[in-house]
Amino acid sequence: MDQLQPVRGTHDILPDQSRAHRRIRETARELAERYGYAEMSTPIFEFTEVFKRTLGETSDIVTKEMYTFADRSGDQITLRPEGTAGIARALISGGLGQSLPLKFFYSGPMFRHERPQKGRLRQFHQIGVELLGAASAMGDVEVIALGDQILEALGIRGRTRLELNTLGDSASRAAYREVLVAYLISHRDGLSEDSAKRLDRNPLRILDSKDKGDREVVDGAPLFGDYLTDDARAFFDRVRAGLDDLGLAYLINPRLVRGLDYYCHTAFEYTTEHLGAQGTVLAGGRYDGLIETMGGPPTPGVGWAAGIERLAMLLDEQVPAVKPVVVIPVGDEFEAEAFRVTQRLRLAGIAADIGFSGNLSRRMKRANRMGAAYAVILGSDELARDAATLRDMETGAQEEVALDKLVDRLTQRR
RNA sequence: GCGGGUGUAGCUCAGUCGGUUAGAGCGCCAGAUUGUGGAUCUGGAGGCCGUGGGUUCGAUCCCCAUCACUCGCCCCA
Repeated sequence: MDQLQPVRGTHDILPDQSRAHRRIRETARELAERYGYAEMSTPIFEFTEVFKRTLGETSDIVTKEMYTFADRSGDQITLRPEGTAGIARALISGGLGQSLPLKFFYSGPMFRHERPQKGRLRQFHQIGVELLGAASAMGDVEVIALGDQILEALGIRGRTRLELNTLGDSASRAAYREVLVAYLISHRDGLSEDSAKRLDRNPLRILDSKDKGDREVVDGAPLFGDYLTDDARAFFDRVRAGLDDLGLAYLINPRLVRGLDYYCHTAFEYTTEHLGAQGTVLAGGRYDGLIETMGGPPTPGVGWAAGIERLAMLLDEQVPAVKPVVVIPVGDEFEAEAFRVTQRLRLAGIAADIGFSGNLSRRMKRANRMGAAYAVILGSDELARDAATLRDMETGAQEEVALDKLVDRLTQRR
C-alpha cells in the first residue's frame, strides 16, 4: 500500500473546494440562525453504544459501516457516522431537556466505511439541523422551510425536488408491516435475493428497491396510506397543509423510507438527477422516539442533514477567491519599503500580498495570476515623492497616489 | 459487500498490431521586453506509462494480483 496516498474514500480539500464548502456552511449557518437554530458541535467520536442504540442494531450503518475501535483504555469508540445521535446524547448528558424546545445547527465531518463512489466518501461533511421538543407538525414544516431556503440561497433548489412521505406512528407501522409482509411472502418468488433477506429484518425497505422484479411486486402491494391511524393521518395532513401554505412544492413518494430506525411520521428528501446514483442531497424526518430510546425523557424531534460535498457538486459556479492588492517593488532595494506598505494595508483591513521575487514584469505576471484587483508599484520615481503608482488590474488605468493616502484611496475604490 | 469500466507529464488525453530516444494541447519556467500583467513567438524543464508479480530474447502494451478512481447494485448525505 502506498502510504503517501490518502486513505481510500478521503480527500484533501484544496482551496477551491474549501471555499465552496465554506459558502455552503456559512449560508446554512446564517439562515439557520435566522430561524432560531443555534450552532453547536459535539465530539466527532462517541462511545459505540450511542450509535448502536439510536441507529438500530440491524441498520446497515451499524452492522457494516462504522469506524469502530477500542481506544487505549479499552473503551469502544466510534467515529460518528451521522450527527443526530450525538446531539441527542448531548441533550441527555447535558440536561438540556429542561428548556425545550431547542433548535440546533451543526456542521462537520462524518465517517462511514462504504465503498467510495462519486458523491460517496468515507469521510464526508454534513450540515444539519435538529428541532427538539416540538411535537407539532409546524416543526416539520419549519425545518423543511429552512432546508428549502438554504438550497434556494445556494442557487440549487431548482435542480432538486422535495419528496415527502409519512412513516406513521408505531401503531400504523405495526399494522402495515403485518399486511405488507403477508403480501410479500405470497409473492416471494418475484423478489430479488436482497429483498428476500430483508423480509423479516426490514420489509419496508423493499418498497424502495430498484430491482425490476421487486418493483413489479411492490406495485401491487398494499398502500401504507391505507393503514395509517387517524392520528398519523391527521399529522401528515397538517404537515402537508403547512407546506402548501408556505408555497413549498413537494411530491408524495409512498416508497420513500428511512434507513435509520429512529424515524417516524414525516420523512423527506431533496433529490437531484445531476449526481448519478447518489441523488439524495438533503434528507431528514421526525424521530419522536429517539431520545427516550437512549434513556432520556420522552422528547419529540425533527431534523435533517445534507451532504456538503454533494451540495458543492451542484453549485454551478466556482466560489471566487478574495482579490488582493499586490504590492510590487521595482528593484530589490525597495522590498523593505514594499513590505511595510503591504503590512499597512493589511492592518487597515485590505487583503494585500507581495510577490517574493523577480523583476517588474515577472511580478506583474504573478500579480495577474493571483487575481489581483490592484497593483501598487513602488519604484525610485514614486518613492522620491513618497508616492506609489496604483494600477487597476482590470482596466489598466494608473494613477499616482501619496503613500499616506493609499489606504483611503483603496477603501473608497472598492 | 457484489458486478462492470478506467489508470500514460501538474491537468485533459493520444500512442505503441509487444521492439531501440513515449507524444500533443493546456499549464509551468526562461527569453523576445533590465519600470508594467492578460496576447503572440522562441526555447526549456517535467514521465519507475498506478504498484507488484508472470509470460517473452524484449512488456507502457498480453496475463494475474493489488491499489485508486469511476459506473451500477446495496446503502445513504
